[in-house]
Amino acid sequence: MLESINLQSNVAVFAQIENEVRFAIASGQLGAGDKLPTVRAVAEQLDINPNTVAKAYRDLEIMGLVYSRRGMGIFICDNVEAKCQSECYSEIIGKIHEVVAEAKAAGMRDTDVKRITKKCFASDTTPYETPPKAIMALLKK
Amino acid sequence: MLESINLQSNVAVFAQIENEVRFAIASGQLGAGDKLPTVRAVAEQLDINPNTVAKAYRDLEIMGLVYSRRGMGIFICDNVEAKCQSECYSEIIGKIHEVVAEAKAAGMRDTDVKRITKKCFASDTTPYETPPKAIMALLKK
Amino acid sequence: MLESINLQSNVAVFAQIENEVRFAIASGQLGAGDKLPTVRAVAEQLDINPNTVAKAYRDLEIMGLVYSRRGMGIFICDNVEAKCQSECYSEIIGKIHEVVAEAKAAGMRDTDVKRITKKCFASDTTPYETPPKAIMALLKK
Amino acid sequence: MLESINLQSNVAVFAQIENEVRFAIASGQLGAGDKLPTVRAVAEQLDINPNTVAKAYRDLEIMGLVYSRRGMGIFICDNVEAKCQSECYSEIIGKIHEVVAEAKAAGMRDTDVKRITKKCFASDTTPYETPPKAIMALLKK
DNA sequence: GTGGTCTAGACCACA
DNA sequence: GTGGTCTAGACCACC
Repeated sequence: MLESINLQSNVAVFAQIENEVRFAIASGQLGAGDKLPTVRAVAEQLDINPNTVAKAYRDLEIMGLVYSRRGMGIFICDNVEAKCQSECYSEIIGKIHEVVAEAKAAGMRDTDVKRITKKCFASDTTPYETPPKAIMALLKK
Repeated sequence: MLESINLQSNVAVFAQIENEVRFAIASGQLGAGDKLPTVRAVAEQLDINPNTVAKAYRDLEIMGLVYSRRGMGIFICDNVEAKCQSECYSEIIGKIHEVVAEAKAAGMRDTDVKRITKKCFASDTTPYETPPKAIMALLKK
Repeated sequence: MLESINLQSNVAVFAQIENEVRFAIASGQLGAGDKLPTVRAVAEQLDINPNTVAKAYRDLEIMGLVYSRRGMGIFICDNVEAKCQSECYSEIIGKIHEVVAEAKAAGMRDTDVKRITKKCFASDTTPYETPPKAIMALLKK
Repeated sequence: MLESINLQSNVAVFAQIENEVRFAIASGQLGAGDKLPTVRAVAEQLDINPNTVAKAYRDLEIMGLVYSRRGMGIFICDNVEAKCQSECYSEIIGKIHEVVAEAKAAGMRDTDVKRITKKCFASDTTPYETPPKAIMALLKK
């Protein structure tokens, strides 16, 4: 589930983890009662600081999406799919607004964006994937 | 030219300035040999520290988009429109990839994204407008 | 690694740091994933302001040679050795062109330049050593 | 004579002018009593501020290479060829030292530098000529 | 007046 | 403790 975390991305690692989980809930891959991988397991798998994972899980708990049972692990709450979906959606819509505005500013046309979007949907790109490296370098947060 | 800089945005001010210039070059508003507004002028107009502007201009120089002549000002390099366009475009395309991948991960459908994109293009949103930050709001409670 | 930085040089300190790193990558002393010394460590070692180091590191990031992970440090990007080598080389070649052209303009002969070059290679001069500034000296009288 | 001045170069314009004259004297293109082009003529030809030219000529006068006769113009002094040569030479030797040291730091070998130098001597590059633009951008003073 | 460089120090986000 | 960003202000080189 965490195969698309990118340590070189400008997006903070903890935020990437949070999003992964939220998107997984929104799309039904994770459902009520499902157990998240342990903090230690994730930290080892991604070779990151356990605190980073812990922070992500804590944030998710604050958002009311997961709950922890001491000694048992961390589990998805009931009835969060809808809430998570609407949150994710409004967030994504916000991002679309932003990128479309930039596209307009750079002189792109409606049809260009449509064409690209279509192609993206067909392909299997993952979020946080580094786009062509040269661009990543230029792209500052 | 700098009317869409947003001091409250999450995007760093210097990065906004860089993008403004790059998009202006990409869309033909700024051409080879054109002089950028002086560091001090921009700083006064936006009421920010001159160093912030200088940093943006310096980055643009490292990127090879502008060159500076001491005592004269800062000017757009020759033959950068195409380069800048392709850079801006690939950057935006990268972002589209990212957001579309997120949308897919969250279970959105092709048609949803298309519909939103269309609406965005019709409206007049500017980049850097803070997108809905439902989660941030939650976290701060 | 930073033993040849010269605070008295005409070359800006931050530029010297950038070059040190770039040459270190080009010559294989620094490889993909290696961690650069921290901003603060370098600043203390050289007794300069941390911002000066930060600027150098940031420039390197814009050039696509390093990436930063907040709280972790700054690391060499993958696959930059070749790029860096060719860049360093073409840069140096450019400088050689320049100095040879000047030598020709001043009436030097092929053999003169060869002889000097040979001697330089044998000696252990470091870059950024202030070259004889006969004219500067004259001007200040 | 001033066809190789490059306004985009990092080298200050006034310094380029000074060097042009000094190298021309060293190589015998300009001799005792020869008249320099007027400040206004140079300024118009290069599209630069007359003050810049005036500063270059003033510096040359301070160095004792030229003298001005009010209303007549500026002329090369007697017996400066040898002096100018030795100055130019030591300056160029300093630069060779610098670039060779950088070449060594970047892992170049003796033979590489020799080969390049030879090729440069054969070609007709002029000083201050912009090397490949991308490099120029990276190359900070 | 222009930009270039550096310092000192603040505050923030992240690990 | 790590880097990121911004401010304030200094001094210099050039035009």
